[in-house]
Amino acid sequence: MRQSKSFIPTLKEVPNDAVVPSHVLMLRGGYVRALAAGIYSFLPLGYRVVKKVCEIIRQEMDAIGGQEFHLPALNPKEIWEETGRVQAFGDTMFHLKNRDYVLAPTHEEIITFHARKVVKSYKDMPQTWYQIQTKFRNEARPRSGIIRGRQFLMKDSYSLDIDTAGLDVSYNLHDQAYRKIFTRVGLKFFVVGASSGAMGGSGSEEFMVGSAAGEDTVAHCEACGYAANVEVASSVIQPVQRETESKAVYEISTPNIKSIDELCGFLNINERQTAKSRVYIVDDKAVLILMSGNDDVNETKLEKALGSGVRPAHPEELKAITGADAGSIGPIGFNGRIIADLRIKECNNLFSGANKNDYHIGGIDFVRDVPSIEYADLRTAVSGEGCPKCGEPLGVFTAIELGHIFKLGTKYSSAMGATYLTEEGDEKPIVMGSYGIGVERVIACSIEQSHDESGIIWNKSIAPFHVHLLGLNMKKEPVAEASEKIYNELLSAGVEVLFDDRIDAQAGFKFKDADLLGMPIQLIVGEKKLAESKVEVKIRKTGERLEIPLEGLAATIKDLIEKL
RNA sequence: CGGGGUAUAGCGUAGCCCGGCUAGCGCGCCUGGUUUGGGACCAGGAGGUCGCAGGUUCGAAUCCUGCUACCCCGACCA
Repeated sequence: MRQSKSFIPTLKEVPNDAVVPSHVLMLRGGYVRALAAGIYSFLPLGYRVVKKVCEIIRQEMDAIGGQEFHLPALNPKEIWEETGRVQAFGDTMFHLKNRDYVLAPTHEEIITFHARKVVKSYKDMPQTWYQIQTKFRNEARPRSGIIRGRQFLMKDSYSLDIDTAGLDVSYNLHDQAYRKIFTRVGLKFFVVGASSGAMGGSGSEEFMVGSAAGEDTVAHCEACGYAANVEVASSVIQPVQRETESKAVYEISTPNIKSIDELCGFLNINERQTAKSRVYIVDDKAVLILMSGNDDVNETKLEKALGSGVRPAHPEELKAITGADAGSIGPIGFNGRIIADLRIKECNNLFSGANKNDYHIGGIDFVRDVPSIEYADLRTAVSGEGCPKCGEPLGVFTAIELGHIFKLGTKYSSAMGATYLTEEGDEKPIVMGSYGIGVERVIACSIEQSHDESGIIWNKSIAPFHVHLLGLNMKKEPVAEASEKIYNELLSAGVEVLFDDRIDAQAGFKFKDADLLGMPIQLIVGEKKLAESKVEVKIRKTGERLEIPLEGLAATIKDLIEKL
């Protein structure tokens, strides 16, 4: 493709609205443009990337026997009413104003609709049906550019099986296909077991990629692959040891000391010698939670331990319940249920609040002084702590969900009457699975994982072009001539090449654009090297530069691409 | 939906508190010339309902009211 005739509107400055790197670079590189909040147009270069990602997905889906469909985005609302999901989606579903149609946010109902008409016998299964299409969700807050939009491209596949054993097979095939897809596009990903949420069903896994633009916080172990949402993740830590001798309880004046750090500084003690207090309201009753030092309470774990919803007590409530403000609350004299984190189980000689402002208490022995105390795992795992599976250090970071595979079971087939006859002649609901991949997220995550200050660094599998040919000074006859010749040679050799043949752009300008656009290989044709019958290659990823002879250039380049 | 912020030329911005604007600057764009290996230089030029509507005032980009759009944090998220 000739750049002089292409629409690639690059931007030198960072657009005001863009924050996350992938968004900034796609905008600056002329890959996408926003139309409205969460609605983007893919420009020619961006669409090439979309097509490449889709093609990889398509190949891997076809490889496990998937059959591609093209399904309507415009759906009669009544189909969605059969499964109660008009209500379940609520405001997230787009409704048309002048007809009882909705815009499909996913396609389980449509697949089930077709399945119930034609899949009538156990002999018709298994089936894997998929589509790569635009879906619509009225997100309350679109964000991070292309990562969370109101309109987005999604590969969704649906498996139809006669029983759960069949579903397990389909599910595992998808699991394997997904690993291949994400590996092929060059992403560093990991897999988290997840709850299946509003989709219903029994088992599911999320395919995640670490990113600062992520919406979930996860704990992940590089060594063994353990991964869990931080809400449920556990970790191996050093518990606080009970000392052999318990001191007596004593009150200490601690004026204006509020935080654990201040307390430790004031008393010259270690945070492990302290018990931090948090008061939660559970079923209208106050519960005191004690954590070691600055350990964070994990509210999901707390809710699990208590079996019902919790909320932190308001400041006014704290005063009424304990007689003190946050910062001076503790177990001694607390009237109510007290639960401590396992890390400080049966500890002694601890410091905590006195339930009196500006006072703390030392020498607390949970066994002696707080006989009614209970213990539970309540802490939030932190980076560097031991993996619960293998003990190696865990990483805790935010991540983006790229793909999600579910075992749906018979939720939709039962609701919509999609049944088949077994070998014995019994009527049974089809057992289904549902498997999604966010196409834009694959692209955004690739950029999030692979860029530098200058721009994008595409993995060759999804780069819009493999080679960016830069004719440095196209006003010089030898350069223009050689560049043209090379361009044609590469095209004939089947190399995907973007040719910067602009005559009015200076060398520096072309270099900057090339780095921003991020093709894996830059082929630089300049006057000086040309005099020696050579051109220069720059590997975008490493910055490495090579001089290669004109003789046999196309073959050399193909070789280089191969090795990337 | 709750909280915060922003809206001035294609992009990035100054001016707004403290009204006097004929709205300034950089990039980009057009013309001519020079330049040509890391976002060139000189000269000339075009481009603005200052988000929209109303109000206050002799006078509003600037003050007030309402609305809209976009961004961020949170809630939500197949």
